Amino acid sequence: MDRRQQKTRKAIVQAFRKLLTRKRYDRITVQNILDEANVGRSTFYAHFETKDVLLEALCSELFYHFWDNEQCPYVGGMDDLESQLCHALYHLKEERQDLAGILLSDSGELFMTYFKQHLYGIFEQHVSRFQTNVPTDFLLNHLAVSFCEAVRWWLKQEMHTPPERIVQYFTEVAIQFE
Amino acid sequence: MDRRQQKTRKAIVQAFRKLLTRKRYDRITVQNILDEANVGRSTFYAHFETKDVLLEALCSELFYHFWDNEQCPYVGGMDDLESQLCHALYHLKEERQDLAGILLSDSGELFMTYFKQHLYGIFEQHVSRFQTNVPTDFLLNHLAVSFCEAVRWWLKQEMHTPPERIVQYFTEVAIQFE
DNA sequence: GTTATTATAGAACAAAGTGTTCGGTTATAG
DNA sequence: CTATAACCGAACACTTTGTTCTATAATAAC
Repeated sequence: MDRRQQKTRKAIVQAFRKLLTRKRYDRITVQNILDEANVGRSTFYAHFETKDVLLEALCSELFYHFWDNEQCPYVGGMDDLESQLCHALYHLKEERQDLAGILLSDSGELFMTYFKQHLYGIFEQHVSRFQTNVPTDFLLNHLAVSFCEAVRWWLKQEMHTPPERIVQYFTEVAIQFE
Repeated sequence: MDRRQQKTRKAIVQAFRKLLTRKRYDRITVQNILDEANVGRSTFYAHFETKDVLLEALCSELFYHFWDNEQCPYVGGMDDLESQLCHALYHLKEERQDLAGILLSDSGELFMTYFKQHLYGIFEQHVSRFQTNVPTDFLLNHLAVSFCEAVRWWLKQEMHTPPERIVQYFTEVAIQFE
């Protein structure tokens, strides 16, 4: 509502993101954030009850746009699951800023956990097309983690490899598709 | 050498392990450890320069015994890689104490990272038997993470499933073996 | 434009944690 | 038995946290 609120909140989150790329989460102090965001102490606590709450907020913000229900364009030679995954990778690539830096930072694991949860949901919707004898939750967890790691690998390569090939690597290695 | 040293060190590590099962790493204070271990402040710092160093020490301790070069008994119907993995699971199960609690705790990710590194090395020794077109480091990372997650799943089930079947799940899902 | 509202800055604060130092005590090795 | 070395615990300076307060300034509503 109030423009000041938006501005402050944005400054805090932005500062936090910046700090995360070069410092471990539990080493970042509120004071660091205040300095970087150029914001008063009481102001920070008016917005975020604690540092953990700020982290939570950032996580939602980071992954909110990825899995919106928008129609996802089909990619040549891929089924709808593969297209969806590929689509997510394009999203990731478009996200300029420092997302990659955060995901690869010492605190990256923190965010990967969130990412994993999203992926679990995605694969759950397509679980019927996998042919296997292992328990379902075992399978879903495996798929989510494997794709997550594929993304991490991709980010480490600075996203040189095209998204389509990453998806291809993933499908080749992660599971025998039906 | 001195029995007192051993006793103190053991008390600290033990207290730390106990705390880890019910509290996140970065929320555990040195004071907590002192109280739990019933050890003086200066004594703690005489043993461990910092809390992070203690963590490091615990990690080595936890995984040191897993991958010793001892001859690893073959399990019926398994090749040597599978036997080795199976062997590790038996080790894990024998480890009474609170290892499972730690690996599943809020700080578990911290230890899983170590575990992953060990596994990477294991699979590296057997990389030749995998038939795939993906980059080698991609493949190895995938295998390490996948097995790591299989273990996590297993621990969550309180290790009801026999180790042999976990390895079987893993091989079924993780990669097409040659 | 004027006014009432609301966000912010920043100082001050208590509480808790960190890592160090030091003198006194007690267990251990030889 | 004695010298050594580990331990205890108090005290310390320092950092961080989260709260409270007052003064100031931006905003919204009229």
